Amino acid sequence: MEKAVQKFRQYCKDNGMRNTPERELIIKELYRVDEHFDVDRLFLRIRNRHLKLKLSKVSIYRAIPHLIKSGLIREAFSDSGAICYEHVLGHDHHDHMKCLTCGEVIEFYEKEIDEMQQKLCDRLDFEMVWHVHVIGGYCKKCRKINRK
Amino acid sequence: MEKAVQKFRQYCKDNGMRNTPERELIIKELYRVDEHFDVDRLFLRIRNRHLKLKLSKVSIYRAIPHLIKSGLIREAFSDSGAICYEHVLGHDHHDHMKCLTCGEVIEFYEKEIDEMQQKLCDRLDFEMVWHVHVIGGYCKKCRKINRK
DNA sequence: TAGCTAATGAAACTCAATTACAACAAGGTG
DNA sequence: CACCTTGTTGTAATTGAGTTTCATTAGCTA
Repeated sequence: MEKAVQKFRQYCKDNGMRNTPERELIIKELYRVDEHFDVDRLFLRIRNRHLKLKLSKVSIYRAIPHLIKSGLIREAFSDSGAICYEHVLGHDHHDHMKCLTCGEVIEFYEKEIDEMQQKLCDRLDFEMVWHVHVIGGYCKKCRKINRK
Repeated sequence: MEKAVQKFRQYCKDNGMRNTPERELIIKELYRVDEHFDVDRLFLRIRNRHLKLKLSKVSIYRAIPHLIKSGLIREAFSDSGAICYEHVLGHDHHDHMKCLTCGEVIEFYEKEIDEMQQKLCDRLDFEMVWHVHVIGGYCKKCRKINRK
């Protein structure tokens, strides 16, 4: 978590930005819990834990692009209209499966898929910056329940 | 195109739905041009080609879920907030690359990636219903321009 | 062709996200 | 340390995709 704050401070310096308590609060709360989040969920979490402080949702919206550019978070998937993000720092790259019944999100990493993807890009002379790979379907548990 | 209309008529019968001129107009205009579209773009296309007719945008929004369920279209990717769809009928499955500079959308199909994806699902006992695989980056042309 | 009920268009609404703007404060400079 | 520039903040208004409501219209089937 401290690492994340450090990294963002550096990012601020490098880009002529100011390091404000609001942004540090966002990053700290962000990196305190390691799970997917959207702006609204993060906002409520901060609200509930820091009742004395006031932090507007707009500041979170404004911070997000910087958090992405500084390599702290990335878009993971979107969930009923809202964009969900996840940590990057201290996390190996992975993609997502999403159960259409229970909503569970399963992270997966297939080295070979990633390698093929890269080869494909090389072949087409396409410089990959990011990729989204989401598989929707029914998870183990829900399939079992359905079979009964 | 006629095939698409036929298929939708069957879908209506099977589901106790009515076949209306509005829905047929949507499908015909939809299948007249083979490119990605969002609701707004499709609406304008219909507006411009059929000046005498009036068709509300709401009807398109209402038709979309049925068009997906009947196997005529599917979600392809989202573009600055709006969801883009594409034909399914008469199209082999493929995924997308998107150039961050010029916005071009490149379709790709890698049999081996798809197979691995399926194997992965089998291994995890996950029943895949759909998947989204979008690669963002810089296309051949834009890379060349940038290098100059 | 009568009548049940699904589908339509207009308008109001929802909700994530963005923008405008006035007040504030970070952090470099003298 | 006080000053000043200018990036940042919160409030409130706004945008824009998508949904819902409701009165009216029109498919379909008996």
